[in-house]
Amino acid sequence: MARKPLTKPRKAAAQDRSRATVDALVEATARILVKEGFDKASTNRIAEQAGVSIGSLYQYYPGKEALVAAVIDRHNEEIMRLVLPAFAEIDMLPVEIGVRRLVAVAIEAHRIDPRLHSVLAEQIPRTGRLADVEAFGRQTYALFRTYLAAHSDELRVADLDMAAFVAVTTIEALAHTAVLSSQKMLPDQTVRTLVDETTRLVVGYLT
Amino acid sequence: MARKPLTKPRKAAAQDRSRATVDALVEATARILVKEGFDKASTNRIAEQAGVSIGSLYQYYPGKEALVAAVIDRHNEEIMRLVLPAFAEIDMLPVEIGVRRLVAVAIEAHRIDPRLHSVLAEQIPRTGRLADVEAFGRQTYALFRTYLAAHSDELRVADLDMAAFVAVTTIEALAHTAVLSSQKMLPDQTVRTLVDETTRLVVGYLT
DNA sequence: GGGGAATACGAGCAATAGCTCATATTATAG
DNA sequence: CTATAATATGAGCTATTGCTCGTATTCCCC
Repeated sequence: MARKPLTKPRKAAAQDRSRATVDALVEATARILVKEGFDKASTNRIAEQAGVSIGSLYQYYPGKEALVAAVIDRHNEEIMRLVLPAFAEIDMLPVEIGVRRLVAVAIEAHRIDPRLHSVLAEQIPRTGRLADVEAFGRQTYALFRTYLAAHSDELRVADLDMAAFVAVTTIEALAHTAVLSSQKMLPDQTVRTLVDETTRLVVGYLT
Repeated sequence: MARKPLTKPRKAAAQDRSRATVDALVEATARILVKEGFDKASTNRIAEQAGVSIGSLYQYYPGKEALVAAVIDRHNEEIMRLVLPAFAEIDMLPVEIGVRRLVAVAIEAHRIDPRLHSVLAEQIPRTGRLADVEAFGRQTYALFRTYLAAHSDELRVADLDMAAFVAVTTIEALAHTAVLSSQKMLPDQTVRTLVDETTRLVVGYLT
């Protein structure tokens, strides 16, 4: 039988010293994931890179999957620190403006750490954290659906759920592909065009 | 120094017997990838599952990455057997009809073997086959761009490259997400709606 | 049917993985 | 200052991984 990979931390850090250890571990995991990929990220390697003994690693995390899950959580929080304010901000604004803002935010979010984002996207299915990440996706989806419902007078769509699915998936995919397919920083000009086009695509569909 | 993962087969099979061996290996790799994921797919396991000795495996493939690459190739060929005829077919048809057909094909392609498609999409970056798969993507992109160019009188877009990027990315993402996010078979009704909506989205943007 | 080429086999080795546990160090409360 | 809890250490065990190589089998052609 396949043992299920545990993804919860073993115990919480209580003192400052241990909190630093935990931070170092998560940080090291992220660094290795980006620079060497999931395969090379062994617990021994992570501990070494973090400057922490392997024993300490296992005091806080039951294994590699849990570390990766921690990295995912951290990254998701960073993204949400961009996304949530954006939704609050556009609340009362018309769809044309609101969508434009969300498109811009989606691109920003992908630019936080494109390499990490990419690796995490690959690794999510195997962390057992699929449920969490789906919940994360659903949250964005729900927020957007709420926004649409509040502006339904501007819309020309029959099914709000379908519309939200189409719009969210499209925005996310365009941002993701554009940012990741260009290794180097996207020039501002291209980003502006991309925002324009994506906005036109989605707004044209919605209204 | 990290050894680069070789992805080319070691030697071609000459007799029927060996061709069967190679087939069994690729098939077993696909099965294990789907059922257990990349991590559990060790060369020993693949050989065992294929009913082939580990020695034979290494006679044809230098390692696991090469097997995965072979699976990717096989899968891509299957997809192209759907996509190429579709492009030929829509050649002279108006954008509204052509896009609809392509959207339908994209969904069909994802329904060939959703689980496999999903796993492969995850594993591509680490197979060293990124270039090949990007070429594959570029081919679709190029075909679509050509189609657009031939129908530019119907279009309202400034930049054909940008338009092709936006359209192809969107269609692929919607098909991918819709098929994969629903574990079970999509009901025909939903597929029809999805095709309608995606077509409206993209055609509205293009024309 | 004899002989060389192609194919198949699998024991087994070196490297590395994940992980434990007995021990040492540091912090904190009384 | 001392006792106890919290934290940190790393040698080292077991299982697995990737892979080789000497040997056995099968095929094919003359």
